[in-house]
Amino acid sequence: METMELGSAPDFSEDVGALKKGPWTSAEDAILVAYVTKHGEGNWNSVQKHSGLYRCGKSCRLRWANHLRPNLKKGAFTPEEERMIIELHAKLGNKWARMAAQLPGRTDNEIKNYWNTRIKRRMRAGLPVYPPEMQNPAANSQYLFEHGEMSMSSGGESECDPGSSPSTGDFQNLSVSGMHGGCRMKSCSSLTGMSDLPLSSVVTQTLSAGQSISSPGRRMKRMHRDTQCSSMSGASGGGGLFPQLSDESSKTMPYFKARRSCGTRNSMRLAQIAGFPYDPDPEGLHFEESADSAGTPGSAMTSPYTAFSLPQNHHLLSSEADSFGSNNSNNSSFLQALLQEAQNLDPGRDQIRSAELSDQLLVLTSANPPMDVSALMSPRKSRWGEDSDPTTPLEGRTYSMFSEDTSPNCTSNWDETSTLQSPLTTVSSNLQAAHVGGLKIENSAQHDMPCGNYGDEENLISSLLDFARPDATPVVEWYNPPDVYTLGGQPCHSLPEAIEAAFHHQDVVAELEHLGAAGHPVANHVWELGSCPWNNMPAEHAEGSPGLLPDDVDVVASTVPLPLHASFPLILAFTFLDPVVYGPSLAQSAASGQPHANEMRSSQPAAESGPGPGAGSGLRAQAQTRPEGTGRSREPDADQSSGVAIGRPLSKNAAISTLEQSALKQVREKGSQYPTQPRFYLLLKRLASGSGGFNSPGRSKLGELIVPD
DNA sequence: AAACGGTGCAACCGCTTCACC
DNA sequence: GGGTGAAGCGGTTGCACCGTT
Repeated sequence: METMELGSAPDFSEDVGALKKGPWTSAEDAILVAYVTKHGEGNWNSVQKHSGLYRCGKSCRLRWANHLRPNLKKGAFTPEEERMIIELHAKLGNKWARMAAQLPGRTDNEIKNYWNTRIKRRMRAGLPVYPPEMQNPAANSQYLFEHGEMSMSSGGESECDPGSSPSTGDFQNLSVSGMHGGCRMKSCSSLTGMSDLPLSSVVTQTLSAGQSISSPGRRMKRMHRDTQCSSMSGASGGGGLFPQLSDESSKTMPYFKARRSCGTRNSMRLAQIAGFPYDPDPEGLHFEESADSAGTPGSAMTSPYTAFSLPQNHHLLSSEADSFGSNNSNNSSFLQALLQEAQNLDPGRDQIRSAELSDQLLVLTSANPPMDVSALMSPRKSRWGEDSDPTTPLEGRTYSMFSEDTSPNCTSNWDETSTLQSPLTTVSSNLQAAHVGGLKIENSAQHDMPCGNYGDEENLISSLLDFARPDATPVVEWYNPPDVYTLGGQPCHSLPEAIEAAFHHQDVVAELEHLGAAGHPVANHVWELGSCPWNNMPAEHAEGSPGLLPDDVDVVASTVPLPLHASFPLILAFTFLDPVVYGPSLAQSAASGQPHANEMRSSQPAAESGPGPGAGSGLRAQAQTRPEGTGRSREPDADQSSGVAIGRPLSKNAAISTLEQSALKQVREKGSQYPTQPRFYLLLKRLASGSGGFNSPGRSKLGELIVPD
């Protein structure tokens, strides 16, 4: 028997019949070494059979590969090795095995551990990973976004300069203003470090890796101080990703927590995307309270979303709500930017990448709402009455968007500044002073009329998101506003006026009177603030395409809660399609017997969306050709953590399909030719109380991206 | 000295990929 | 082409060690 040849096997009598786990003993090592020496590597499952080791083949392989095989280097990494690791990581991302292949004697596990400890520690501490001469703030940002914690080897061809330096912080330092909702990151990002980034990198990085902040429990605790420190202090060391934002915005951003029970990982991620410092302290999570207080029992547990709770005792100023909205808008922009990149992929070249993007988008979608939406539905007398904004049309009547989080953490940072300066204002003022991404952000107050010089539709969205200054909302220069907006039949001469009027509208006020009262579910209302021709729309937009969507205009439908005056979440729908594209499209399609969007995802023929480069057409094909079960990206199950069945967010493909279908329907039914009259819609959507709220499938504020299973 | 928390490392786990039938 | 098992990969966890309070 081979066991005899190799010496006495360790005593595993208590584990007879079971494979041993845990640390290897020297005796086991000796057996394994002897076995491999005699039989060579491979066929690991036979090791146990022939050597008497009570270890699974997998374990044997790992032990051999990581510790026993010859020529293994032990001990600390040399500076040269460290440099190589950094460079390789910049180039390859978290491809530890590939990195190990270029570092003789080092194992993937070793490199991975090294990266996850030393490098990240340096990053969290704001210390440069690269030597000073290699540092470059812009490159740092890009580096971090592309590879900071993630494997982001888009097609294995990272353009990232290995010499670029992630000098400071993880993206825990991100202080994203979120004022670029609904736009592609490249051109309208308000963030220096994010302009011209491959969004997939951002999203991938943000969604899928990041051990340092993704592990619950002890690892969370481990990160706690670092995270708070780096986040709240902005760019520690003076070189944050977004130095023009980080200091102030980090102070003023709401400090919110992620619910542990549902999508904590994504919560954390998105919290950081949104620039909100994440409090990983599991003990401080109070979502359930918020759910209860929201008057929507179970909603917290049933939401497929990640729920973010905001401190209840935050002063409920419109500006705070603005930051809320901006937060979401940011997420939205991620979503759309992701769409954009996905669409830009060469269908024949990177199918899997596209599919991964799809998956990531789904993650993003499922976790998109940045707030505890159940709390949104809860009427709660806020402290607004005490600090009421004199301009608030609702005279202090408001409905808390914040849940019951009374954590000191939550209040302190906020209270220090919120009553003095709104987060958004702060961010805005920072932005106004900065040239960001090649776009000079002007002080919106300088715009007397809602017409600015913002260049394109993306910036329109971005600029529209200055919720703090609805009176100074600029739009793109080619946007030809209508003479008169209408709101509930009442004429308004400007969009801001229309918005404002919404809050004075008798129906709105009347409903507010009843909002939140138990047993008073209120139907959603959509006030259409008019539509207008885009007479001056650039030709490339006006001409349309056979594929329904111009190829440079992807699905431009921004879902932005626009909580002006903290009374309503508004949904800003910006679309080049006809009205209902973003509106109750799914509900209508469901009612009309059209294919369920989820069905469309798998069954819609490509021809349906036209032969042109319409948004998503190629993408859908890509996703459909992706072999099932391949690729590491797994479709996230938003309900997994909550364990409650609820509507699933549509995939990107399905969302696009839905939009395209809707557009197609419009074209067919109305005979109109897209996009001769693209429109800008501001949808004011009332939050219904009770079960009909945003958590409800089909009525979510992602709304139309959520359908029942 | 004890408690606590951070760190580094080894090992495990779940999943994908590959090869073979 | 589909099924199956082995190997590989990357993320996560467990735990001992160490420094600090």
